Amino acid sequence: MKFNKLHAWNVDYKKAIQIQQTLRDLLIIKKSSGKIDTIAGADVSYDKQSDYFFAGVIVFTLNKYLEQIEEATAIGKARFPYIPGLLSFREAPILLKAFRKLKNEPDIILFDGQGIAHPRHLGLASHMGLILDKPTIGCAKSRLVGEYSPVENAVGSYTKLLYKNEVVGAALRTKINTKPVFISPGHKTNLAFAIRIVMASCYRYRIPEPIRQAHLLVNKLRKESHLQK
DNA sequence: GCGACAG
DNA sequence: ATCTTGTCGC
Repeated sequence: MKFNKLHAWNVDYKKAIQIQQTLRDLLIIKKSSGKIDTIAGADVSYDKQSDYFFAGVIVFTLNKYLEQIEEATAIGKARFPYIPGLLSFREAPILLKAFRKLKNEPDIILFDGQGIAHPRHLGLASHMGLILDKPTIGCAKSRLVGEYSPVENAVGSYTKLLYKNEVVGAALRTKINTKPVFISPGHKTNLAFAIRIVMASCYRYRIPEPIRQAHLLVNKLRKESHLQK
């Protein structure tokens, strides 16, 4: 699929933050009217030795069950360090390399990270949503910013994630007796719809299936390509 | 200055 | 994120 080059990636810490502050005004946190027939999950795996990392995207139909219709991967080198709040400057380039190979454009995409639950409202999911111009959802395994109350131990229960007097996401229980996941709208969706989509793509695991499958895919890719070097 | 801090 | 086997619990 094609996408917009909104800015350069070879930037420093200060410029990266400037870019985030500019892009946040372009976000649309409303449910888009388009139909949601397909959903995608994306993830990145790292090689501890080298600076190589591996990205993957998998597209599924969104019905009673998920049916995989396409997958794409990419391998590259990390060119930006991991800095909390600047994750997209590290992972977006390699993720885009994988998205670029996709023939089927998913109607909504799940990312392993935050959406607007971010210091400048521009987590990985929001940043990717703007570039791809698609509805996106952030689904993180831990919190970056915001406060929340304990979540009832029942599937589907959630409490709001508040940051600077604003609801930026939710701590959502996708599985009993496991820690909640942190959901936040990325782009072209609101929190309520984001939660609905995540619950609809979650089965017997804590992590929604599209992301879980993408995670398995990139880990397999890393281990296989590691044997050849 | 101290503590927090997606992957 | 990554390094890693068994093991406790639903």
